[in-house]
Amino acid sequence: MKKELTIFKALSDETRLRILVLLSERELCVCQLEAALGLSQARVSRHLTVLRNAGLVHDRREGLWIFYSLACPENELEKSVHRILKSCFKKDRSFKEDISNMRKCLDIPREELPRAQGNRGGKA
Amino acid sequence: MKKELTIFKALSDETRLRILVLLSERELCVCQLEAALGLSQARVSRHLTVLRNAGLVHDRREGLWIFYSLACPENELEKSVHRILKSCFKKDRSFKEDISNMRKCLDIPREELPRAQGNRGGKA
DNA sequence: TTCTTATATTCGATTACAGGCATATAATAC
DNA sequence: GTATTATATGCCTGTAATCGAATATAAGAA
Repeated sequence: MKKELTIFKALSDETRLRILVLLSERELCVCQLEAALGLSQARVSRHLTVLRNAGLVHDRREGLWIFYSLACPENELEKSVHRILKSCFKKDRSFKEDISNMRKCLDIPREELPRAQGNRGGKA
Repeated sequence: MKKELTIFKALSDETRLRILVLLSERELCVCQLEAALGLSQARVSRHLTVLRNAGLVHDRREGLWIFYSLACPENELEKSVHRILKSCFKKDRSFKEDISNMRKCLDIPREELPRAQGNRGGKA
């Protein structure tokens, strides 16, 4: 049960849900997540670590960048999580905004991506 | 999204998962949960409050007793939670133990149910 | 009314988690 | 080697969650 508990703990944070919804759209590197969410690099990175430790995301290095994507679901719980991300969350207003933001950021060359340093993106 | 987050937070605690698994078997009152899990009354009650606030359980008074049961799932997320409780967790060793304990407790008249007062049942 | 039983809640202490800031690591270019 | 860029991590603080113990509430019996 330890594993399932770790997954629920990973899901019980707003920032991490936002990250997961973006990743359920497509693979993204840390700096793209930063820009799309308007959050600091350290904050995004730490949350990604939590998600990776829970087995929810997978990472792959490509030069300087590390791309994160949703991990392939390996059991019922993980399949449910994917379903939930697609069905519930994509309809949600604030998540939709994140997604459209992400799309905009993808049109910007990575060197020009805006970087957050403060608490610009919310408290969670 | 607030609601979904509340649900995940409610699920991110071992004691509450144990309670949910028992309730997914059948309706139970607080003292039966206490006995089956070997936890203090205050602890069980508090966790039930969290689950009720998340909309995951429903309660009904019958004289002195208050019976808790799983709430009817009203959306995709809640349906997923039910599925997860049935599919993943019922197979889990520790949950099975809780269930068999619960069955034993049901054979005992309520007045004779053992009561926990310490930390007998684990840390969470 | 008082007494008992079942459940809920308050209090105070401890622990866990998220955040910012600074720094460390890792890959690449020079 | 140094410099630069992307990402990860250590340290600290503040906030939130959990716990046990004690107390409060609510229903029923006498």
